[in-house]
Amino acid sequence: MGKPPATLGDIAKSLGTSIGTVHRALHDHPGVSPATKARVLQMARNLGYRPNLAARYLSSKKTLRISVNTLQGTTSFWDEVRTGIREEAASILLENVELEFRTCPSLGEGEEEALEAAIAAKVDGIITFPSRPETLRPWIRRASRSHIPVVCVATDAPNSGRLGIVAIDTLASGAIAADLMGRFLGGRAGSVGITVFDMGITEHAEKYGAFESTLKEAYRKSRKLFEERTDLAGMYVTTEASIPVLSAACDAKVLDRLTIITTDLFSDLVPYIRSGAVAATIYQRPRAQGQMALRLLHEFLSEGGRRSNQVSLAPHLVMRGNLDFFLSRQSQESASKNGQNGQEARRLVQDLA
Amino acid sequence: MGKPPATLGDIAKSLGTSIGTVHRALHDHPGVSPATKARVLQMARNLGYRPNLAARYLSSKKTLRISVNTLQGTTSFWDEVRTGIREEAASILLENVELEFRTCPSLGEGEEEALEAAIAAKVDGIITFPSRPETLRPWIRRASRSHIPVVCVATDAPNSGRLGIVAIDTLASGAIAADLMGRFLGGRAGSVGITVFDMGITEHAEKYGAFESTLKEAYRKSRKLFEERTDLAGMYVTTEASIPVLSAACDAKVLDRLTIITTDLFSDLVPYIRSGAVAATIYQRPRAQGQMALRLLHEFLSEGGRRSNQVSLAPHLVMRGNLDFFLSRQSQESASKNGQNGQEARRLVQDLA
DNA sequence: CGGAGTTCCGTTAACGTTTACGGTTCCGGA
DNA sequence: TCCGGAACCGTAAACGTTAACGGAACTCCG
Repeated sequence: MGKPPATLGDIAKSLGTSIGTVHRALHDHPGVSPATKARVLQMARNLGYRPNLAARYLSSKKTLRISVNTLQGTTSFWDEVRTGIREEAASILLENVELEFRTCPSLGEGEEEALEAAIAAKVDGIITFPSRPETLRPWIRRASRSHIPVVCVATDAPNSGRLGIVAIDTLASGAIAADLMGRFLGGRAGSVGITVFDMGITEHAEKYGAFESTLKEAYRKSRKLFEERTDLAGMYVTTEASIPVLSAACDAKVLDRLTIITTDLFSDLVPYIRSGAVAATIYQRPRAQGQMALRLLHEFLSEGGRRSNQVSLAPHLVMRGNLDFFLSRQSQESASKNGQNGQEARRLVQDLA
Repeated sequence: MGKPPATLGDIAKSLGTSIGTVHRALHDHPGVSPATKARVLQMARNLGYRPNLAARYLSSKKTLRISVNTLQGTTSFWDEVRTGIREEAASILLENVELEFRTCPSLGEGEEEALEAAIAAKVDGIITFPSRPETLRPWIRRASRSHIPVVCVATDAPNSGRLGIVAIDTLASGAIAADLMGRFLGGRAGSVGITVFDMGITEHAEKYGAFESTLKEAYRKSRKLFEERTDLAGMYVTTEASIPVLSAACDAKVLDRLTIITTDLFSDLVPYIRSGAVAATIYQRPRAQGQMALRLLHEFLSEGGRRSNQVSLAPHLVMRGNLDFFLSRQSQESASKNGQNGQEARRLVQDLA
């Protein structure tokens, strides 16, 4: 139990060979006969060898280059994701991660090129948002064939060979929205509208050439809905296209008799929540998603990889009362950038005041 | 920007002294004159010296011993906290943390002794649950005087000299409960009951000699409440004492006309949530609390300490629809214990299936 | 048969820090 | 004067891994 872990030297000694050979064998480096390689691998297994990461980093000083392929984004969602990734990278004790951001201007614009560039740059790992999994799949597959692990954020790319995925649990997310809507409406009769801005519509947006068109269309459609369906009692609006829907509801004078649940949290939505027009919003926790994604990738690249490759996060529920709590979390992202040196940091920071 | 970080050797060279002296100066070790010590400290600051943690760990192999002082707990809350701590400890790249669990059988039983034992054992840090902050405060103060940082979980111990605190944001937690209650009740009139099982009552329980008494009392009181206040429409029950309240509501035949919000998530509560008797429960995320606590402490002990010492977590909302999601998370704690060795782990685990 | 090229393997110097040990210098007391 | 002991400082060996170099054995071809 408490015996010191096996080292390369231990393996070498018990095999009557040298450290160099053991090292080459364990790393598939040339210059080792198949016979010795097998013996080394077997012995490593027997002794339960696990590499000492501190020694490895100290010796090679090789940094892990990780490409972060995300969207510019009209909202702060992706900014938050990137912040989470940066935070997590900074909090890694061995300061051996180097982030390369390849940010696409908008949905579906240059994503494949960005992935290709990351592969060409021979990064050690990729975190990406597969907005259209079908088109990105071959690239992800190419990456993992080049032994570059890929972690998807927010959306999955199934059957792509990706290493892992970090996302809000869609079932839990939808279920909580449904439960809330049911409880909010109480026993009152009425129908509930659900907007779906899925990938199909996204490609639609591409045809229109701009995201603006989608928003206008969202306004138009929901305005029409509000006027036709007078029995509408609730509305569940997904994605950031909630603003045009809200505007439409306002213009149609139905805002106060509708129970509205949205997703995400961005500045344009804040006044609606504060006024109570939006009953609740389902927060996708971009920061946490970014953190977990980097963590997953880094642990894998460091031979840690014991954790599940599918991370499902629970969404947060934001309402009027806890709105400020979440807003203050968002704004404190660029804080704590003062370069404390070791001496200061070591001192106990106490709350004697 | 990209220049290599300063080392002890750099400081020594630019000062015309030796590595040993620099090291002693930076660590307050004896055998260095005040003059040289000042010069070293100044130069370290100038060069922006930050210790290389990999080299440090490799050289000294000293592990950080951390004492986890929590409760046995009738519910799984503290088990979850401990699991979170263990998980986080295992995921630290430099495997230099050693956990010592000092678990008290029940509330307020041997907590001071446990803290004293931890201090006497000269651990490097302590994670504790200050059930009664007033009585524990002097011990926490003694710990930090002995340069042992203390992190509180779930409850704060103000003015105790503790290093930090990890907890659910109480304001956000209460606010979401209030908001939900308001929305759930809709326009219907009626009063809302709130149970408070705070420390005062806890000490009461001590007088009674057993926790059982508190539960019985909770039943009695709420039963009485239900019979007297016929206008009661909602109920917000905190802590794990929600079960007797629910039983009372059931026996008083008011369960179906009450909107009940509870806190925490434990097995006895599950059927009530599933049946809809409990509209929602506010989940305190014990696992996350444990993780953050260990993280805070470890970062501090590793001269990282850049993060805020006050970690406020947002609670999760559990309702019928997402109940299974949370239950499955709880049960998967003891998973992934298979001892993968480095060779296997390095291989890409792909989802080609 | 000798040299060139290969394949396999041992040796060794780093990496930055900790720690134990040895060596100065200086001062007080015998 | 000489010795003992502080007080201060330099030196060097670890820690486990990586990476570069060198050497032995063996093959191949002129």
